[in-house]
Amino acid sequence: MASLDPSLISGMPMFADFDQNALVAFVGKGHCHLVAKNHHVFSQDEEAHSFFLLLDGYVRVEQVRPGGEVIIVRYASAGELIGIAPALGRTTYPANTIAVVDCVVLGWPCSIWRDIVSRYPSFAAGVGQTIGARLQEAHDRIAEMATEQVQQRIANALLRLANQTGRKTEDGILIDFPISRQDLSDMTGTTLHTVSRTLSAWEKQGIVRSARKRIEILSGHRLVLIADNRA
Amino acid sequence: MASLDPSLISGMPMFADFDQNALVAFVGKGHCHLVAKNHHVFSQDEEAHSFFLLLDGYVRVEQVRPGGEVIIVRYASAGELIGIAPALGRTTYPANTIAVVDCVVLGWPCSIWRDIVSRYPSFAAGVGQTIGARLQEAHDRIAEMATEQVQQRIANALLRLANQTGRKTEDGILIDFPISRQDLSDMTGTTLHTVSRTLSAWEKQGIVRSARKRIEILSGHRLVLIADNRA
DNA sequence: TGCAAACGTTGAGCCCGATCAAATTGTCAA
DNA sequence: TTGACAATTTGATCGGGCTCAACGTTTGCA
Repeated sequence: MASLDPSLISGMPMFADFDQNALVAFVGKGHCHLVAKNHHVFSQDEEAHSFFLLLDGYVRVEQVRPGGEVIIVRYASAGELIGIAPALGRTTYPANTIAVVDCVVLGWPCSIWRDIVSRYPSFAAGVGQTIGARLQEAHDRIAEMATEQVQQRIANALLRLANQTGRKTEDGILIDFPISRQDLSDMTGTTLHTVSRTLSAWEKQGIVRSARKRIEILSGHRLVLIADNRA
Repeated sequence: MASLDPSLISGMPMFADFDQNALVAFVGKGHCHLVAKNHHVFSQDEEAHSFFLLLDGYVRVEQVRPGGEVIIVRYASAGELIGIAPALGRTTYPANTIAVVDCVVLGWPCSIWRDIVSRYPSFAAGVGQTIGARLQEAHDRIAEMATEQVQQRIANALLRLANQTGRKTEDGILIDFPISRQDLSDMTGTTLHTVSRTLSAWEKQGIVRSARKRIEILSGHRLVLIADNRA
């Protein structure tokens, strides 16, 4: 792996108070990896030796429950920190993280975490915000599961995906990586059958267009109405 | 309010690397408040001016959703930090926090947060662990709502309450503050009717003993079986 | 090229838990 | 002590979404 260009990360607010030397030094301490589609970046309960920055691609973060069920915690896209176990006071990773397309990640040993956090307030603040957002999102999902119909939950999940990882196309917003009905049902706590039926119905109404492992949102507006239980 | 005894907090791991002077100085910067039962410690969306340590009592942390529904995020008991908005990169509180019994809280202005966190690694680590635990708990609840029956969710909620805030009695574990069926249904995403029926059934089987706003667990063992769907 | 496995669609039936309704009991304030 | 209200219990009914089942389609691998 040739030397990495610090400009890869210099634009991120998290690195605002790294000067040029610090950036070079920090990037120099990292190891760059390619992770092929469907391979793990790291695994649940594994000793957390490194934390990572996703430079390119998309990963799925999932937890396997004691009973064997799988929930999809979230999808992460380029620019996000992943595997930040040390920020949560953990020595093992809490979840599986799997590349859904070929990915590029930059990893650092957890041993340098404490030094980085204490030396660079912008980094510490960025991590705090990241975790705060994840916590809020988790509570949003709890509230959804508690109070909303399956239709609304699926609509919300699609909207979240579109916001986090969507790519604009001619006709609407395309979710830019392969995602199956089973994945959607794991995100919304329902069955793939119901997801399939729901998407079929939406497709007839022109709200989405979907194919195998591919979903495009044609009318975000109507999807928002459904999510708010107004349609 | 007379001067506070630093020994109130010196035993907590979070303050492990505060020396005696630092403890005195830190406690000295705080303001002690009594919060009467059913009064807010702070309110959702309010400007976060302070963070708090709950010295005595129990508080309910709840979020009001845009649609007006209420979810109970958790109950916190003595020794826990609450209102730590700055750790999440927020300037407002994300939730209502309400005393369920008369409480004593110690509050510090958020302006000193950054200094404390950077100066005392044990504090920063403790905060990280706290947030990590909350995130994990949120994901546990998402998984429960996605995969478990109502009975199991209620059993899990009771077990969580017992772990976090239970007090041992002769016959079992008493949940040490007033909690209504409505509260339990807000925690589990069901209706108070179902909670009522379920508790009545359990009472007949000798698993719990309950009265108005009061629940005692007689057989934690059988409750665990129900939570795991083995009974 | 052909096969097997994964993915997606659709239908029928039914159960769990929500909704509507109403009586009862316990608690607090006057 | 008593009235008023909040909390709880219980019954009856209804419907959304899960389960079970079968079939069609695409992908990837040999």
